[in-house]
Amino acid sequence: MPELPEVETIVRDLQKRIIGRKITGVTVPFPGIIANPVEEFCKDLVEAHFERLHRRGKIILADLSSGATLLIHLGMTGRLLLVPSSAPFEKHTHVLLNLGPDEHLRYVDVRRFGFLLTLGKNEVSNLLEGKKLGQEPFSIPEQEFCERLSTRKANIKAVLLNQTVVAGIGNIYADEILHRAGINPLLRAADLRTSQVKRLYRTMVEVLTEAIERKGSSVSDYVDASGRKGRYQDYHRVYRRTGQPCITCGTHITRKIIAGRSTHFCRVCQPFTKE
DNA sequence: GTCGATGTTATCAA
DNA sequence: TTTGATAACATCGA
Repeated sequence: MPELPEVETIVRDLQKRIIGRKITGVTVPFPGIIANPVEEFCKDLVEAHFERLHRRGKIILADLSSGATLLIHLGMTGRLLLVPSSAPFEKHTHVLLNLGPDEHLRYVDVRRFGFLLTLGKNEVSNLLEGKKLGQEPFSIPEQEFCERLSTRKANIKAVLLNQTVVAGIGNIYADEILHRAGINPLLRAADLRTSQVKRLYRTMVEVLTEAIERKGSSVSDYVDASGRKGRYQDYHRVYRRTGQPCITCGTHITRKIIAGRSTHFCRVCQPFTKE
């Protein structure tokens, strides 16, 4: 489940290792994972150098010397791995980029919810605008965050998962952020008091920052580009801790489907009442 | 054989 | 037009 901290970890790891390097060949064992015509995709990539690597929400963006940008979304189970060419060929490997004779950048994705795509410069901003992707949690001003929540009548859990409100939060971090803020996931966003929204803003930044420091959460099969697991799962206070005692008050953690997703929270620390 | 895991989007309804 | 609720997608492991 790559969310913002996992994607950020992958980008930072790869920045050190692929900037300036040339893509000498492209193989696409499963073309269905490529969102533009495969011929175009390969043409944009072959012989191009990686010039810049960055992230927008959960999307990885690689600017290439060909003028194109390679855009990668990992979906639920996508993994981007930088491995020796001789590394065993994993099942569900859908794309291979040769970086010279010795190394591969491989895209592996069991459930195939992810995708890869090459776009021109303008097309990238068009796509992000078209998706109406929200601001980054680290750059949205507090006041704007408050304003965006104030018009939302959906429950706060759904609003945090909504990528058009703020980009990058998924199921794990939505639960962790709400617990730390002491806010019940079922409360409507617009009903939250200003003090609650401010606390939510602060804990959002705190939780995501700490998760990045711990290199993300490895709850299913997440690993970074070097195959290393994250450690933030060891610091989860609610996510997948159903029935276990709340770190704060000892009450057992409740699990309930909210916004169509497994939601974990403490009934006592996150009461269903406004302050 | 069934269910649960989740990011995104299509679809429908208001 | 916008928003919200829900199902569907895909595959594996329990």
